[in-house]
Formats: sequence, C-alpha cells, structure tokens
Amino acid sequence: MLRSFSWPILQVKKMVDNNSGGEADNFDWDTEDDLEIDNYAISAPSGLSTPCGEAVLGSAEAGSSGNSPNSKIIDHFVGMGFSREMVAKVVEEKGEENSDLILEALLEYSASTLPSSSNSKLIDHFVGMGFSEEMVVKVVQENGEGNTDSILETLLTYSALETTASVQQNPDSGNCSSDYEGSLLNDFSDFDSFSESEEIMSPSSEEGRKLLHLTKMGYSEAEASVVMERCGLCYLIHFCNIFLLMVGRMSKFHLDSIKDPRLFNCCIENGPDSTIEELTDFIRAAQIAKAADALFPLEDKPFSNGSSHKKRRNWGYDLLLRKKKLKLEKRFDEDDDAVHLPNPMIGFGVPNEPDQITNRVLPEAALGPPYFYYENVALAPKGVWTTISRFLYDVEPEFVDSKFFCAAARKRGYVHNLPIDNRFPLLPFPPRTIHEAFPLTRKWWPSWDTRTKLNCLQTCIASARLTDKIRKALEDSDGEPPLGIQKFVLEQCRKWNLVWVGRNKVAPLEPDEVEMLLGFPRNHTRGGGISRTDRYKSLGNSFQIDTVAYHFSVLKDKFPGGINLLSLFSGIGGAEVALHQLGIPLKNVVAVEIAEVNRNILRSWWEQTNQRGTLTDIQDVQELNGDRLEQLIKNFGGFDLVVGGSPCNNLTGSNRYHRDGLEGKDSALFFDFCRILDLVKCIMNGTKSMIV
DNA sequence: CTGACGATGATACAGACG
DNA sequence: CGTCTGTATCATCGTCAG
Repeated sequence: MLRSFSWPILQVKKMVDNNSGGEADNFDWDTEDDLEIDNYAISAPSGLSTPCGEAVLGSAEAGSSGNSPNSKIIDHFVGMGFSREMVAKVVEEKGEENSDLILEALLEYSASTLPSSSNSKLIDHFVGMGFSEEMVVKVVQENGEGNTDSILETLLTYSALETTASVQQNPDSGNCSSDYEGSLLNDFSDFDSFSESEEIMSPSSEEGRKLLHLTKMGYSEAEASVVMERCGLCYLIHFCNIFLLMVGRMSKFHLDSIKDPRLFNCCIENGPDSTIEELTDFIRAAQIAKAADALFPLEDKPFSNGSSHKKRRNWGYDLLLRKKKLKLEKRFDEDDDAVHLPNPMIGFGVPNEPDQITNRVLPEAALGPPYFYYENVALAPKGVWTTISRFLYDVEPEFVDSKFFCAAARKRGYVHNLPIDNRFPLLPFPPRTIHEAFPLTRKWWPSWDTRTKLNCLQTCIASARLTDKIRKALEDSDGEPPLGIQKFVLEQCRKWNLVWVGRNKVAPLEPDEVEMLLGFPRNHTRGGGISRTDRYKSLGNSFQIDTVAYHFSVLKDKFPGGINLLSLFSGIGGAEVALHQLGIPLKNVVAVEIAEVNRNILRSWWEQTNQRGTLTDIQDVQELNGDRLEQLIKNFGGFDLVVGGSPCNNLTGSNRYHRDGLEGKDSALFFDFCRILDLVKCIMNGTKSMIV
C-alpha cells in the first residue's frame, strides 16, 4: 500500500532541499517518479499496519484468479524480471491468489539485497529534521540505509500513525474492513463514512466550508481533503494523517491520480489561501495526471481476464507493473497499444459503402444502461485515444469521417456502447459533393480546382483580404493561370474552405451554408443575439447531424415512447437535433453547456419544434454532482443516453499554442464526462460510486 | 473583428534492400 | 516481391495581440 505514497516524499525532499540551500532542486520528475515509486515499494516496512492497511494490501484480484494455474502466475512475475526461485518461494508463502501481495513481497526481497553504507550521518540527518533518534534508528534498520526516500517516508508514516492512533481506533469506521472490495472500492463520496475527516477539519472552520463546497461540487470528500491539505494547511505530518486515513477509502485508481509528484509545485505555489477555483483546478490536475499515467504502454494482462470493470479498478496495480516492466524493457514496444486510424475512415460502416461491421463484443463493464456516446477529434495527439478508450471501459473508438455523409470532411472518433446492427441513415440524403451542396458555384468553378468535398469546417473563416488577394492574383493572368498561382489558390481554398462565387472570386461559406452542411435546420444558430463570429464558432464545434444520427438510429426501435437524454457539452444541441430528426421523441433532456448563446440556441430550437418533453439546462458541468444527478434520475427514472463531445481545443492540430493533449485546460473536461457517466451508471444501477 | 501566427501526426510515394 | 525507410504533402471542432 505504501508505494502509493511516493509523492509526499518528493514534497519533503523539495522542502528539505530548499531549507538546506537546495543542492538538487531541479531534478527530473519523470525519472525520479519511477525511482520513487519503486524505491518506496521496495522498502515499505512489511510489519507496518494501519487500520485500513490490510484492506489496501489485500488482493486486488481476490477470488477472481483462483483458477489460474500456479505456473502462469510465476511466469508472469518472472517476466517482470524477478528470479524464478524467488517468485516460486513468494507464491508459496503468500498464496497464488494474491498477486498484489506477491508483488509487494518480491519487491521487498529485492530491496533486502541492496548495498549498505555508513549510517551515522544518515541518522543525524533525519534527527535534524525533527524525528526522534529512536525512531530514526529503527526505521533505518528496517529500510536499509541505501534508500533515504523510503526512510523518510516511513518516518512520516510512523509519525502520522502515532498522532492518529486514537482516531483510527474508532470502531464505527465500518469501511476499514479487511475486505478489499468492500473498503477500497467503497463510495468515498459517502459523507457519513468520513467521520474522521470531519473530526480533523471542523465544518465550521474555513477549511471545513471549502471542503463541503468541493464535495458538493461532486468530488469525493477524500479527494477534496487531499487538496485541502495540500493547498490549505501544508503541514506535513498532519497531511500524512489525513492521507493515511483516506487510503483505506480510496480506490487505487484514485490514489494513482493524486500521487503524481508533478503536482507538488501546485500545492506549494498555492499556499494557505487557496480559492475554491484553485482547489478544483488542482483536483482536475490530479485527474489529468491519472490520464498521463494511463498512457504507459499496457502489456499483457494475465490477471484481467475478468471484466474490464475490474481492470479499471486495478489500474493502480497495473501502473506499478507497467512502470516496473517499462524499466526492464526500455519501452521499445510503444506502438503495440496505439490506436490506429482506419483508412477509409468509415468506422463500423457508413451508408452505401461495403465493409459494414454489424457485430462487436463490448466489454462487460461498458454495457448499458445507460447508453453513452462520446465524441472528439480523430487526429488527436498520440496516446489520447488510447487514454479515452481506457477511461470509457476499454471500448474501441469508432473513427468516422463525415465526408461519407455530407460534402464536408469531419474526422471524428466516437466511443459508444450503442448497438451497431440495423443502422439506417437520415433521409433524404444530404448533398454529398460541393456541387450538389452549392449548385450555383458550379458555373464559376475552374477546371483545375478538382475538389469534390470541403475540408473540415472550423471555427474561423478566411479574411476578406485573402479572397481579394486571390482575385487579384487570378485577374493578372488571362484564361488559365500559371501553375504557381493555381497551387497557391488551391492551397488557400483547401485551408479556408473557399467556394467559387464569381469569376475569379472565392468566398468563405456563410453560416447558414455551414448549418446545411452539418445537417442543422437552416437558421438554427441565427438570431437571438448571437454574432456572426459566434455562429461560426458554435457550428465549428458541433456534431455533424447525419453522422451522429446514423449511429443513434438503432435507438429508434428501442425507445418508441421517447428517450431521456443527458447531453454534456451540448453546444448547439447536435444530439438533440439528431434524435429529433430520427423521430425519436425527447422526453427529458438535461443539457449542460457553458456558453449562454448556445443554451439560447438550444432553448429556441426546443420551443420552435414544439417539444413535449422537458429541457433542463445547466451551465457548468461542475454543478452536476452526485446529489444533483440523483435528484434528476429520481425525477424521471434514469437516463437512456449520455452524450458528450468534450472540448478539443487542446487536441486539434490547428491549435499552435496549447496542443497539450488531455492535460489541457479545456480537454480535461473529458474527465468530467467520465465522472458523470460513472455517477449515472452507479446511481442507476443502485450501487455506490467507484470513481468521482 | 481582423490578421497574424507553426506543429503534429497521418498518408502517399519512391527507392534501397534482402 | 514484400518490407523498411526517408521524404514530401496534406489536414487540422485554434489562439493571440492589437
């Protein structure tokens, strides 16, 4: 369990360095991270126990791997670089069912072979930090002298245990059972199970109020407490107290998200006066770090032959294995796990094209209810889709280019658990070529512009000056322009999706033309106080209706009486429009959208189309916490479909400044999709939340 | 609102190599 | 002839300063 504590140590290390003049302030987080994790795990004292420690140390796979042959387990660990002899011994001691414990023990044995050195200076060092000499000597003996980080961590742990012993002996803390599934995966958003935290942080205090606020926003109290500690009190021993208390209640999955050493700086910078915004940013950063960790190549998973749900629960465990193996293998097989884009990009199939796939096996954990549908740009930075897929129950993304549905390309990836047989397209078919879409342009279209499809419709359009420049360049030449000019003009036309509207005259698309291409009703975004620029922006960020409707079409038979829809990042209501055009009645729609103009557009469409259902709009995705969702679900009996296309600002190649992947400020909202989907699943299935 | 601002990753293709 | 590698070409739900 203690391997999860690698990051507090780094914080201490940094503090110590600062205090003592800082000889190594600029160490490399990435490599240190690996070292810290392994070193710490290696030297974690086996005799140490906490009230919840047993639960954490317990099998990550209890009961699920019992029928695996002994040799398979041994082979697995041998493959990680341990000697067969050692593995066999440990498996005999610990039992083959408890893979986590085996790994722990193996790492401990490995540590016992570390070289020793003179220790008096070391002891002085830690005594100088304020620990008692007795404790330091004991810990150094336990850990060996070669591993100062482990020593420090153990010291902190012991200190924490001493100061929290009375609290932890509380017999009412039912969550501290030794059953892994029962305690570790418990619902840590359950307020009642956090009496200890409340004792430490009185709700009447400022910290308490912030904590309550954060938990009301949908974060687990445990998560909020961590952040409060890190940002608010910044008192190390006290921090460890809280941390230890929480460990028994947090999934490893969760622990992984907050252990990232890169997050220290954030804590230190924020200081004691953190605002709620800073704290939520911090939690989000933790969630991002979780994603970053998930980017590590995933090797064969001999223990995950059960459901993917279980796989997801054990990511913390997987992470350790991965990092360990990574060091052994020097990550040469990076591409093995990468998501590859299909060519042609038709996903499981598009209308009027061969190679339709009508059958697929979804991971058990991905099955509904509810159905979910997540969308984002296909050409995201490397590893992003792997991460998205893993966070969404390992469902394989479906990559589709909307050029197979309309006259404009739109390469998008969709992760969903919808059935894929008996899909049908919206009729009549929309225009499929530029000429069909804009017949009036044919007259002016030069023969050397061979485009039949427009490129991806973006949020910006070409400037008037550019079209003028093109006109002048063409007017300089009689008849067929020279190849150089042709090349320049074509390049600009492709880049900005220009169409020919007169002799030598190109122009960007009008907003209503973009609406038509994307499958929206004409003037969908018009009026209501929205500017032209905003129309382009909203449309550029939207679904292509025909593409999405094709995927949604399978729902028509399943929900003849109508559908309850949760639409996250709904924008101008692409999902709602698609369902409506399919003839699927909208019963209750909860739309979450940050931009007021977009909410107005959706509301306006809702009224214009005489919808009989109810539309609830919510501004901020953070408002949608467990309480709110529970209330909504109680009101109309659950969601049938959860749709979301989270912002792609940080993923798209057009962004030259902040193409930060899922770590980006906006793209990280993907994790809110996961959070909410998970909450919906948990509430609807009557179980407690696993991930907040 | 305008006009400035590259980078990343996918794809296609030619040529080397066995 | 298939595979690998280097090169060229292309597309991209955008951001920032003024």
